[in-house]
Amino acid sequence: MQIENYIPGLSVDCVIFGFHENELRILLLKLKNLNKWALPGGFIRKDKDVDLEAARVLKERTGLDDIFLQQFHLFGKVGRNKKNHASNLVKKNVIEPSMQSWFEQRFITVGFYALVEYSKVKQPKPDLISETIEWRSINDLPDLLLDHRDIISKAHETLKKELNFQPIGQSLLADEFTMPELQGLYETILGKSLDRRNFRRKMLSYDILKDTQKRRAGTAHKAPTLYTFDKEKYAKALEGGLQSSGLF
Amino acid sequence: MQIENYIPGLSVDCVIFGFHENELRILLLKLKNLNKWALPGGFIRKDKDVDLEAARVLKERTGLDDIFLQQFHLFGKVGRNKKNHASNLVKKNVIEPSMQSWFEQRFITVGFYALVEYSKVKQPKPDLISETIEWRSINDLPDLLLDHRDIISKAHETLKKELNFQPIGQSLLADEFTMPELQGLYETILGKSLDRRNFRRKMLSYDILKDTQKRRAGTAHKAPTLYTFDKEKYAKALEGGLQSSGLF
DNA sequence: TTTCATTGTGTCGATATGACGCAAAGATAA
DNA sequence: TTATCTTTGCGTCATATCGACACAATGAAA
Repeated sequence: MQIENYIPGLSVDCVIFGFHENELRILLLKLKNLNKWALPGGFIRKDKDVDLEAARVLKERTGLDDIFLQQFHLFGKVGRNKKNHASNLVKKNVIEPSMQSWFEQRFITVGFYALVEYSKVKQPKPDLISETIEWRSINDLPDLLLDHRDIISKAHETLKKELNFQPIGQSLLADEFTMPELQGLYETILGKSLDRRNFRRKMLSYDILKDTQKRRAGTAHKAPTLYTFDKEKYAKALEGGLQSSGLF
Repeated sequence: MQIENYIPGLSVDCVIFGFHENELRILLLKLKNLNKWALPGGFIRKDKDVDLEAARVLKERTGLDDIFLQQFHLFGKVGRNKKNHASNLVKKNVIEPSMQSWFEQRFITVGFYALVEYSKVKQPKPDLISETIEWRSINDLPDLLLDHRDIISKAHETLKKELNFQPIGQSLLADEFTMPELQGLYETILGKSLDRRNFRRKMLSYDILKDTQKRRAGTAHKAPTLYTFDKEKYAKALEGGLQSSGLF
């Protein structure tokens, strides 16, 4: 990395959400020689758009292109990277001594959240400063670097709010999915259980699902119908938000 | 301004909304010797939080403290300040020649939107590079600097989306207001007319308004009741969003 | 005193919501 | 092969809410 090609003091961090076994999971890097985890992040080249640099980070870690990715907050407090943070990284051999001053400066970071289909991420790749990268449940997060826990909280909060405005189902589920799977996703994100029959009725009323006429075999009990999203209708419905009618 | 005290390449821009005569208005600066307008903005001191620097900009232009102010987007495209932008400002005597290189560098800006009570802004103060600062209707914007029109659009879009999650009524209206005034605000933000009686019913159902037992005198026709917001109940209701019930 | 636009309140049919019941499906156990 | 048992798909019904109105009261202006 040629640090002179990067904007000093500004970074991006990606909260990459996946959905598996009825849990929201996040891709986290385990730092070298350190019992700390961190969000996948990166710096911004002087000649690249910030949004594209975030997409690059996502691509480098997951191998995935064309993924739902959106900035949600800028974290700009003075004290967010602490005084001894950089020297500690050097001491533990996480970064080169020559990079200490780079990591010591005040850093402002732009938080992005991404929604990926869990099974599509085959072998996530750790970066230079990490030894592994793993899916971790949002309900059981390890010890995190700096304010990364706050960043995740804010991302999660944003996800809840945007549930009716972003193609969250399409992004997090496989192409074909069952109604119970979709419901599980909603229940997980909202953190509450929903009535099975009312959920189905409401979802179908949006007219954004296509019945594939197929059923998922192999599961115990009755085989559920497989649906796909009607992408055009889905996109159109999201423009105004998925809510029920309502006065506003 | 001591430029060495500021973070290079990063700025804040504030979209300051007011509501007057059933129109959304924005405080805009008219640049010196130039037929261009710009959003009030500023740079970020190296030892200050970004959010506080935005609050400082707001305070400097409007004199107001404790105002609803929230970041909504980071504008980080490479080309957002064009090549000849800075030299043009020098040529027109808007900025000092010594500042040309500062304005020439790539700039990334954080957009904030503020909601202020129109009548509380007594004499907005222009900054060093502007000759006047005025309220301009969002429906009739003048020629704007760089991508400031895009920034305003994004702010407006955000405002619509957040209508049920932020104390928009409380922030934009005077302390005491009438039901028709509140409805006018909603209609203006949403860009559609609402049934008078249904609007009242829905608003009252939220149980966030307090009847002051007073009426606005002097208006032609029947004197409307004056309400205030019950701030505690309002805040509580906003936590979950103001929507009707709904499944999610 | 009359006029008239505006406010406050109520009505009513249509629709959506929330809480259920019940039969069909399909793997597993008997 | 048959019975069991959980899950899915579809439907019912009382209640709440929505959307579109009607009508009386108010208060300044004519």
